[in-house]
Amino acid sequence: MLIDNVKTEILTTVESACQNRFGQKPEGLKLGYPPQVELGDFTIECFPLAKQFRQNPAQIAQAIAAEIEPSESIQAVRAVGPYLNVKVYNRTLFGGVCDEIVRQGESLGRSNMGQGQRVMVEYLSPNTNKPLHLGHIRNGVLGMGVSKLLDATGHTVIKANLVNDRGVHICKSMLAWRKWGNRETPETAGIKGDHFVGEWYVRYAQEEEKHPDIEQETQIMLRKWESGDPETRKLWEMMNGWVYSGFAETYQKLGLEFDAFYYESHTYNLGKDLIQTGLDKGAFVKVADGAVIAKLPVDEFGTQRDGSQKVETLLRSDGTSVYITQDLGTAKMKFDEHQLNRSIYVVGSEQNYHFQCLFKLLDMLGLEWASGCYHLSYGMVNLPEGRMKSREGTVIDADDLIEEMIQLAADEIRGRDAEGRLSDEEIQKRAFAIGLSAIKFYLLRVRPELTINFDPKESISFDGFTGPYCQYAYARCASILRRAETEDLTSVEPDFSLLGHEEELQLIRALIQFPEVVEEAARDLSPARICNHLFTVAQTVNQFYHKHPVLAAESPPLIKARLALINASAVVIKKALALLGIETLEEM
RNA sequence: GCGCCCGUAGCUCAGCUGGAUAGAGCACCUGACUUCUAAUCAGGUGGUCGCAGGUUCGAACCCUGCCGGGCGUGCCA
Repeated sequence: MLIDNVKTEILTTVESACQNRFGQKPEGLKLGYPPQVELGDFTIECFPLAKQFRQNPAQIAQAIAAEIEPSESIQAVRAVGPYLNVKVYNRTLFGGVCDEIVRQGESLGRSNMGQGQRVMVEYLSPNTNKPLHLGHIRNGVLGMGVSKLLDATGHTVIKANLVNDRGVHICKSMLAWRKWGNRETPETAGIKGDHFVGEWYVRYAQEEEKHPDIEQETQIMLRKWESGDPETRKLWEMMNGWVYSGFAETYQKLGLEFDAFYYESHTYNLGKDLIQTGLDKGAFVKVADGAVIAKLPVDEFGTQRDGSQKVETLLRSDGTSVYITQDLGTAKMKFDEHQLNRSIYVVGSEQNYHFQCLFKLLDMLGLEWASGCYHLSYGMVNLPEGRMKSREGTVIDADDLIEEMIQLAADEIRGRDAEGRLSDEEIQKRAFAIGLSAIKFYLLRVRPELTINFDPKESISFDGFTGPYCQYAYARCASILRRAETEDLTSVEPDFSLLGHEEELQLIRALIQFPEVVEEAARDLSPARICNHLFTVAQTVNQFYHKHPVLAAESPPLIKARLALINASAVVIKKALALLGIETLEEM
C-alpha cells in the first residue's frame, strides 16, 4: 500500500470519527510525526479543533480515539494529551514504503509542484580577468543545488551564466600581456588559461604601482574595444578564450552545468529603451545635468544621511549606461526569450541593495513579471583570519582548494588501504568523489544567508555532519546489498511485520519524510534542508547498522525485510546526495 | 543617519513556518573492532534561545523597542 494512501486513510478516518462524534467535518487537520517513534508513526494535533468543537483539545482527542476501530493498515489510534497518535501496522509501514522507494529509484522525490513553471537560475557569473575562488564555489554549488531542487519538483529550469567579459578590468590583463607577455600562451607557459590571464592581471596591478600613468593606456584600450578596433577585439577574444577553457575545466570538476551563457559584451547596451519608457511614463526623471535618475520610495529604502529621499542613477549625465541599466535590459531579455515565470539571481549578499533597486525599478516600469524576480542572496565566505582580500593575497583559489581536498582524501584512502589492494586509478576516483563531497557539503549545509567561516582544517574533517560521512553510510548499505547477492534468498519472502525496533522505526520515518523535505527545500531554495535530512538518514542508518545485523538476522524473512530497508535507505541517500551534486561510491 | 541580514551549548549550526521535555555535529572525558567496512557506534559533561516588553490556551519562532555583529547606502561592478 502506498504511504500516501495510508496518510489519506488516516485523515479520512479521523474526519469521519469527528462527523460521528461532533456532527461536523474537522477543519485544518494536519498530519505530522510524534517526537518519539514509540508514540506512533503519525500524529494529528487537536488544537485547531478546540475552537470548532468548543472543547479542550485533550477531550477531543479522547473522543476521536474512542470512535476509531483498527483497520487493515491502521493498528491503533491513541490519544495522548491533545495529540492523536496513530500506529500503522509494521507490515504496511515498512513493506509499503520500502517497495515504493525502491520502485521509484532515481525519480524518488519527484513532484509536480512546479508543473508548468519556467524558472531561470542565473549563477556564478564570473569576471574573465582572474580565476575562480572559494566564493565562486559557494555560488556555484548553491546555484546548481537550487536548480536540481527546482528540476526535481517539476519546474522547467534554465541555468544561466552571465559572464562579465568586458570593461576596464579585462583591459588591464590584456594590456599587461601585450606589453610584457612576449606572445606567451597558456600552452607554452604550461598554466591553466584562467590562471594565466589572472597572472597578467596581477602583473598589471604591480606595474601600476610603479607607473600610475599606464591607467591612461587602459582607458585608450577600453575605448578601442568599444569602437570595435579589430586588433583589440582579436586580443580580447584570444585571452577570453583562454579563460573560458580554464573555467570549463573547473565547472566540470565541480559539476556545474549551464543551459545559457550571456555575455556582458552583448548585453551592456541593453536597457536604454526601458529608461526611455520610464521617462515617458514619468516613473524616472531627467535631472539638470542630463543624468536620468529614479527616486526610491522611502518606506522601502529609507533615507539618505541628510534625511532626503534616496535616488538611483540610471544613465550618466553623458548619456552612457551604468551597471543597473544593462541589468534592467537583461532582466527583460530573459523573460522575453524564455517565457519565464520566475527569474532567480544567485548573487552574494553584498549586492542586496543593488537587487532591491533593480526589482523596484522593474516594478516602477509597470512590468508585470517584475514580481517573478528574486535575489537568492548568500553570505560571504570568510577565512579564520577574516575576509578574503585579493590585494592581500588571501583569496583561496578554487582549483587549488579542489586539488588540496582531493590530495587529503587520497592520503586518507591510502592510509586505510594498508595492503595496497587499490589501483592508483581507483584511489584517484575515490579521492575525487570524497574531496569534492567534503567541499560541497561544507558550503551547502548551512542556510544561504549565513556567513561561512571557512576553516580549512575543519573542512577536511570527515567526521560528523559532512559529505563523506553520508557517502560512507551509503557505501555500507551497498556493501551489505552486494554480499546479499551472493546468498540464495530468492525464494524467501520478506516479513515486514518482524521489523519494529526503535532504530528501524526511526529509519523508516526518515525515509518517509524525504519527499516532503525535497518540496520544502525547493520551496525555500535551500539545499541546506537536504543536507540536514540526509545527515539524519545517514546517522540513523549507522545506528541501525550497529545494533541490528542484516545478513545474520534470526530468520530469512527477517533478513529479506532488513535488506529491503537497507535498499530503500541506499536509494534515499543516493538521491539526496545527487540533489547536492555529490557522487556516491559503492566502496570507500 | 538609513536599509537589509545575522544573534540558540565553549565553537559551527538544526529547529518541520506558533505546539509534546529546545536538538545535532565539533571539542572534551569514558567505553565498543575474532561479528554485514571503526571514515562507525554507545554513554557523559555542556542552555536565562542577545536583552526588555507585547500578542496567544501555548513563543526560539509573530509584533515593538533596545544591544551586539555583518553587508550596503545616486553618475563602480
